[in-house]
Amino acid sequence: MNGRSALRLAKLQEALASGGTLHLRDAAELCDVSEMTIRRDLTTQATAISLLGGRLVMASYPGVTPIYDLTEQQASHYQAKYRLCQRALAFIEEGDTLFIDCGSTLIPLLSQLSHFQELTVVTYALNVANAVAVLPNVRLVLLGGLFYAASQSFGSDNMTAAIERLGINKALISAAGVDLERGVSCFHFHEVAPKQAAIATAMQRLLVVDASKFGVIRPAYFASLDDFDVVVTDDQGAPQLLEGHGRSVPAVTVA
Amino acid sequence: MNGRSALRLAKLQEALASGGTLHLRDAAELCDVSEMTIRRDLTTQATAISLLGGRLVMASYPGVTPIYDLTEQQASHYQAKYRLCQRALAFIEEGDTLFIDCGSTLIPLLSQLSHFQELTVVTYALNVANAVAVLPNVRLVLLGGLFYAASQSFGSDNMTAAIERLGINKALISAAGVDLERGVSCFHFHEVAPKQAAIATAMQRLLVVDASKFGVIRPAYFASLDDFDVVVTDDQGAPQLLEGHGRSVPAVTVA
DNA sequence: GCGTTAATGTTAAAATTATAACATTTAGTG
DNA sequence: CACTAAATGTTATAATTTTAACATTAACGC
Repeated sequence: MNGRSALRLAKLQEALASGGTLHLRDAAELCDVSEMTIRRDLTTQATAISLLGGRLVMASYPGVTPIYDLTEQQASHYQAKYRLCQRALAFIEEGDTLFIDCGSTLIPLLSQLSHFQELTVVTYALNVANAVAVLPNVRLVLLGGLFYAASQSFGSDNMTAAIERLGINKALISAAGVDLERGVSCFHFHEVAPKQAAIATAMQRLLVVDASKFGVIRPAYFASLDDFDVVVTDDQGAPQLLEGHGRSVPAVTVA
Repeated sequence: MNGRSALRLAKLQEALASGGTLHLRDAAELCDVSEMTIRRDLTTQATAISLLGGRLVMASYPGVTPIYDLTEQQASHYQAKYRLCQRALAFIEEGDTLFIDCGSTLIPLLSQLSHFQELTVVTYALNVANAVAVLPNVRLVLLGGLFYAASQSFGSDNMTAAIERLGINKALISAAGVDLERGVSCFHFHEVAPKQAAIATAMQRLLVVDASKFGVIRPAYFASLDDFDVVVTDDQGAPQLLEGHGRSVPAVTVA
């Protein structure tokens, strides 16, 4: 229909491509037209931009499309994850310097950290860093390097040295697989170095894994089960599984 | 009852974790409380969830950052910034390794980088990293350290060494103040080391500043004007201002 | 230039969302 | 069990966003 309309949308798309939202009135000002015209552009033309409560957002980004299917099954699933993190939270004390591993397991924990007066979080994961960056009372140390999109985390050759220089109190480690014989493993090899360094440095080592990870082996082995002081899990069978195998065994906390 | 509030937020966060938005009334129904309680949860507790036009979204997702959103306030200046970045873009070539400075000036540039086949971006800023992390064709190297919320960037004592190890091609530097006599300055002292290291290492040095920065002096001096090869600005008076002062002067590109 | 039509602007009304005040319920305590 | 305080609910009101209708402007063919 209209070339100018498409031109405006392209302009707006450029503005939104770097992330963020644009208020309708700002979009109108940016294109030097009325808000109504922008509205019409969005409804008339096929576009990746959508309007969400008066703000323009990129519809292609995850986190913007509405959720319709909210099953009760999902509802119970978060209870479990929340309880897992809640249980892990019990080990955290005022003034701690925590190593927080990558992945999604420990994310629910991070918002809880705002209740402390003073904490330091050390991580090599971008999603963890973003969650911690908004907490005013938590000092954030991000271990940088080359970004790996698959795990939203960074890897570098001096990761080990960087971690060893820090006075890490407690290491909260996640895993993709836990097996009594074959040990603890994850998907990506670049995660091995930071995990191992954190385990080596930390005074207390906590493995935080949900029940689905037990009996699973993943490509990158990084630790034996008895490298940990505590295993936090929601697997009811874990205590029996781990004891009486003629080796030293971490304490098991079941959420 | 702080615990239950946190439990609800964890529940909602889990629902949103896979991406998507949740309408306030659905969130209320899901948690079996009133909409008002959900609203209060979100305002009272520190959370990664934010409310956008009656819908809950994960604030940590790059496409949905309404609070510290760069476009929200500065939308009026966006056009100028966009043109500035468009001009800076002309200096970028296929295969470059770019140093991207912190601040909001260079953010509009980043989405444009998706048009290249292969690029590497080196940065010490969290907002830059987030914008680059979503680009599939751009390699991201984040220089970590202690997080400074004011500039959304990291600082560390071996920043200089880390930058010098990298083969940085072009350094795109932003500034808060540019003065012919007193040089180029920024607000935060921890930015000085990475900026200077990038300037020292890079083969080409570009200063990208809008007109409002000229004649301004900020607390942290980090470079002289003639440390730069190119100045990209929208200040029409800049070329006259910079020439004929008996010193070597960078090329000036006015957007 | 004139008339026609698409594009855009303006305005008012409707719908939705946000805020605030106050009522009610719930949990904890002596 | 009564008392208190926190948490939640309810309702009214304010602010904002959406929709619709009509007015105005710009574009284009004849």
